[in-house]
Amino acid sequence: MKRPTIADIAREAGVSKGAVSYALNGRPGVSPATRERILEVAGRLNFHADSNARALAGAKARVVGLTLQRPPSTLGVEPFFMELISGLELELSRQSYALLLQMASGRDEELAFYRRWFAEGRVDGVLVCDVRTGDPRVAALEELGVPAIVIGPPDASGGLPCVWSDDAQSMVEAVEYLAALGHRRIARVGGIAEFAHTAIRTAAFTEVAARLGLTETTTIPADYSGESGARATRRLLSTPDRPTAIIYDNDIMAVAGLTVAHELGISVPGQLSIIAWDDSPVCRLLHPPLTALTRDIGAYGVRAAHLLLAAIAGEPVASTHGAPAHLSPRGSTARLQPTTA
Amino acid sequence: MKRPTIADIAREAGVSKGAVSYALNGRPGVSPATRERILEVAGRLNFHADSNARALAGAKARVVGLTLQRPPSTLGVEPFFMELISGLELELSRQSYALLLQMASGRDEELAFYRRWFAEGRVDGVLVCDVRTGDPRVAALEELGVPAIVIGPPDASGGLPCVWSDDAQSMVEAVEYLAALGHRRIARVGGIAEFAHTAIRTAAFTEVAARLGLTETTTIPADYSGESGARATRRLLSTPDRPTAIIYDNDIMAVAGLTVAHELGISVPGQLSIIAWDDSPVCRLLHPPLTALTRDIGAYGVRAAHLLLAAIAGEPVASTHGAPAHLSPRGSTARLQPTTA
DNA sequence: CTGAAAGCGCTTACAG
DNA sequence: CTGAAAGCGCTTACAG
Repeated sequence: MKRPTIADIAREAGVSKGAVSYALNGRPGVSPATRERILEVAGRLNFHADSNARALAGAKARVVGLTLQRPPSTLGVEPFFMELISGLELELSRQSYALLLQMASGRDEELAFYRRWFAEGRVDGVLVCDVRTGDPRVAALEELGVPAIVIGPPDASGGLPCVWSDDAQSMVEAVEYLAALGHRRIARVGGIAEFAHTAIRTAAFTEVAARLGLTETTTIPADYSGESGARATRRLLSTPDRPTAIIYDNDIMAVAGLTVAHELGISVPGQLSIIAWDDSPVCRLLHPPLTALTRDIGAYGVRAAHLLLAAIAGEPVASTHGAPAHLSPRGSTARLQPTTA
Repeated sequence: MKRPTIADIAREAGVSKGAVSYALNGRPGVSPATRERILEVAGRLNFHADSNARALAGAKARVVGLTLQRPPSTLGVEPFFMELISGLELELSRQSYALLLQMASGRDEELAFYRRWFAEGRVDGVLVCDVRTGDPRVAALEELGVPAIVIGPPDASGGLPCVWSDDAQSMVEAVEYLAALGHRRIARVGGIAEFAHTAIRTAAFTEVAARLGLTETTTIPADYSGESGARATRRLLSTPDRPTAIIYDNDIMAVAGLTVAHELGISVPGQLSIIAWDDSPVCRLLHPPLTALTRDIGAYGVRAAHLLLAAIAGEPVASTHGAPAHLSPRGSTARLQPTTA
């Protein structure tokens, strides 16, 4: 009842171990008849090649690694990572790859895991999330010369291929939409300022606002948590010339913002319009449902996995852009009421 | 610049490869002085033992596996799994174990992954979530005789050790609390009926209601999605003798329920009290904030990982109970107003 | 306490 | 097209 090995199959099929290996891996070197016999025996014995032996003998480990910052608060809330992982695995499974997932408490620890994984021969490649400009992980992975894909904007990806979409374009769409509804005082509650995509959104926000002649725009930095979103919203809504529209860099801060508005007796969307960046089921469940910037995060995952597997296979790999987040207008945004302006 | 091997260390330290292995693994067989010299060299060369070679030679792979149902909708929303994984890894990392995560589309596929992982020597043990009564995965893992821990109630764990808490006790606490507030018509929107813990909650709900003389209790089965929660809530609130309190089996359905109540002009908590089972940041952000049954999910993870590693080490392992979910009263529950009763 | 050797289960040149 | 053999980097009895 021990696990069958290629030696068992070779004996059973009356061939050498080498022939079994060639047959199982779809390589030339065995006649069609022999190959079929070998595959039949392997199937009958329910054979699965030992992954460790395979990797040790020079084949791939068939594992890729992903590290995430351990949730101070928001990781569990935002659907981003679960959707991303779901997409990643869709593609990885297709090629019999597995995903090693590791929570880390900081970038240094993430980097240490990456180094160790490669040193131990555990992974064939890795994915990098939440990149910052000048991210040390990018530089280190480039230097190691290992297969790695960045899930983030090209600006911070150095020489590594990346998968991302044009956040600037989505930001422009959101601001122009609000402006078309008559809003002139538009504020933004941003994500963690060090993340490269946050900087891109901030720049785009400032730029489009200037182009549209909106002078009273503010971005308040926050950290994706509900508390930070609530605090920023209170600050914004307590100013004399308070904004009539706020764009939030994630859904949880937008939910918090909606509640703060209720708390202050400011009606949404009557006196305040709200947009959440990254849609989630919760956005649709609230009253009013939140207008959101929606994107197919799972598709990023599929694409990132695809690129990584190509890189591991030694194929040339180029960064790709996914479809940008698009506006899903719902009840939380409306034409500015002249009386309250 | 190749990765250093124990042969390199042996040469550098002037000892045999065997001695290096013993020294690195903290085994007897080398003198303290030799051991120290070996460790010094290993550290200097930044040595990390090849994981595949180690596993192939009979040591542990130092990997455990976890499969989750691919998110039809709710996986990304509920913080449960991210918190669980976070807890798991806290303990796994302490012992230099890694986590293999795999999304599956059903129990059959989950089971196939488990089988393959063991056949390929990829994992030393696995964790099982979302168990049903008579779950085939439990029976299969028992038959395989591999280290496995169930994260779920003992009723469905068969001979496998499990980590869970007393859901019945928490249900009793919630219902008694509502009864103490004067509620007599209490309803419940349940989770997926096939899950073992759902059955336990349903039984406890029925039992405590009977004990308290509450005759008009209903449980409507749902699937954790916001849509199903909204639908169930509409049904409940459209009956002539509508409930004055509803307990939801997850937070997302509770959010949906709150919105439906608003939509129907039923005030919360004035005319309807709401309790969510499993707390989340969103619960605290709503208006009113949701009363919830709170538990330390990360602690489950730590405990489950601890048990699994013990089982892998060949130690005897017994199921353990974590602290039950406790009531966190917030704004969504209140004394029943006599006028609206 | 230490060294030399076998073996884990594969893959891959290398001869036939 | 096929077989016999070396080797991947460890661990672990087994002699000294």
